[in-house]
Amino acid sequence: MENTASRRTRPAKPALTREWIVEETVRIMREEGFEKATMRRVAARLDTGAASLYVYFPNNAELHAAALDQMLSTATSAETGWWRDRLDTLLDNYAEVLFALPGLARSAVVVRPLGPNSIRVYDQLLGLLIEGGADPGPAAWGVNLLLQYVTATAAEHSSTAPKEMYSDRDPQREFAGLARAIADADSATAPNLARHGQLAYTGTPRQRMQWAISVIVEGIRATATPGTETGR
Amino acid sequence: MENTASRRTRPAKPALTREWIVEETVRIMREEGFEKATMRRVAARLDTGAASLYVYFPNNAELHAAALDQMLSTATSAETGWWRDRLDTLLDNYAEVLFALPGLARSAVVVRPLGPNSIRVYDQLLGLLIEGGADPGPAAWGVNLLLQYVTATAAEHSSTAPKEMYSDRDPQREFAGLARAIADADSATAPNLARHGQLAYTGTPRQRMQWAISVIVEGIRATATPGTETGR
DNA sequence: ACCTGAACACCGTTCAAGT
DNA sequence: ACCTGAACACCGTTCAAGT
Repeated sequence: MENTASRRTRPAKPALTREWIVEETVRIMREEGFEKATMRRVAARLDTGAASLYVYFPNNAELHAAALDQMLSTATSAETGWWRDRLDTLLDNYAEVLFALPGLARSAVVVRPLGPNSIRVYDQLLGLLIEGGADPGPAAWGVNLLLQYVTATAAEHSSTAPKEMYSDRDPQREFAGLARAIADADSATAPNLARHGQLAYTGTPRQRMQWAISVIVEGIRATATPGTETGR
Repeated sequence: MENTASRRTRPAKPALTREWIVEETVRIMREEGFEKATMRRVAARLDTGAASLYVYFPNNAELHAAALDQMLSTATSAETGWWRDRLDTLLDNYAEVLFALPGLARSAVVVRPLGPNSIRVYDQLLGLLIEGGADPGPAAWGVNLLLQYVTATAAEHSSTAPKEMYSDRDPQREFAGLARAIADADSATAPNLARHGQLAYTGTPRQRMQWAISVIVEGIRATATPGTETGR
């Protein structure tokens, strides 16, 4: 009774659905960049007004989160292998999605995706940390810490050209501001930076990311959480 | 010759300076919230048009970063005491500024402040990590990791009411979405979350932050960087 | 060099009115 | 319940013209 669309032939305007809106949003982000995936433009591509989208999403941040969840369908770890290698693969896949659209990462720092693909990533990451010997408490907290690191690192790149990939960025450009600031800081006001500051911008972005993931993973395995009581 | 302002009495419109613009921006952020510190409104409060600000700042992100640097004048560690306590104090002071204005934290995830107060924080943090036994390489990379964690955590709160403080937020509300997602995830699709997911939202925000800082600090002290060669 | 008004090209969100 | 056009209340940034 309610769904008579199948009886009609080629309806000029198919009804909106959550999935349809998300798909179109992902398409715009991939084709035109994150910045173009505004409420107005997504609605326009669906042949409607922006107000219609508010039936399905309370605000644009939630729409972005849903689009990210959709894109995370490619983020999976291998089924076999050492837990640490699988963890690296999983985070690498997660990072790949976000580094391709740094503006989306910026949005995800504030509103985390909670759809099926995100939940699968959280679940796998939690399982891998436990498999690696972490207690469930630190592992559960650690999932947030690891994903927050990857998300924030991807977001840092959102002011640069959208096509640039993290593996081949120019460190000279990336740290230009910091290098100048360190050079300006004399050894009286910033003695430690004067002595060791140049070490901050050694290595490739990939090396720094892998180091940071090691730092966090090792820290998770070594640091107990305050207890098992729930907050409040 | 050029500066004749001192000869005049009470000029109706004092000349713009970088410092004057930053001060007014900080004032607006504190009085009206981060969201109100737009180029147009800052300019209006300085009795000019938004275009005038572009003589001093290339875009609004740089103005925000300059305002944050100004606010970080209160972020210092004690002069004496155990290195770890001083590190906690320093990061706590840093966090206090950002949690008071989560929108500013959100902006800082992308454009890091590089003024004198920020440089002083970087320098002190670097010194404390080295004092704590970290090698200079990991310490230099670790400074970024620690500050990124605090910044991103503060930014996460930018969608909630601006007056709320991190120490007394309601965990029920904070994790409402995640809790629902975990509850929805059956043990077939998300076995690890089904078993341990509830541990993700234990503890207070402060406990989680202190745990995370311990994780990162211990990880920094235990994890060597790939080498001392500079990137390319 | 610095400053300005006006213009350009947009935003997110709400709401009354429709179906 | 869902959809819509129009309105509300703004944005960041650029630019030609001034001083």
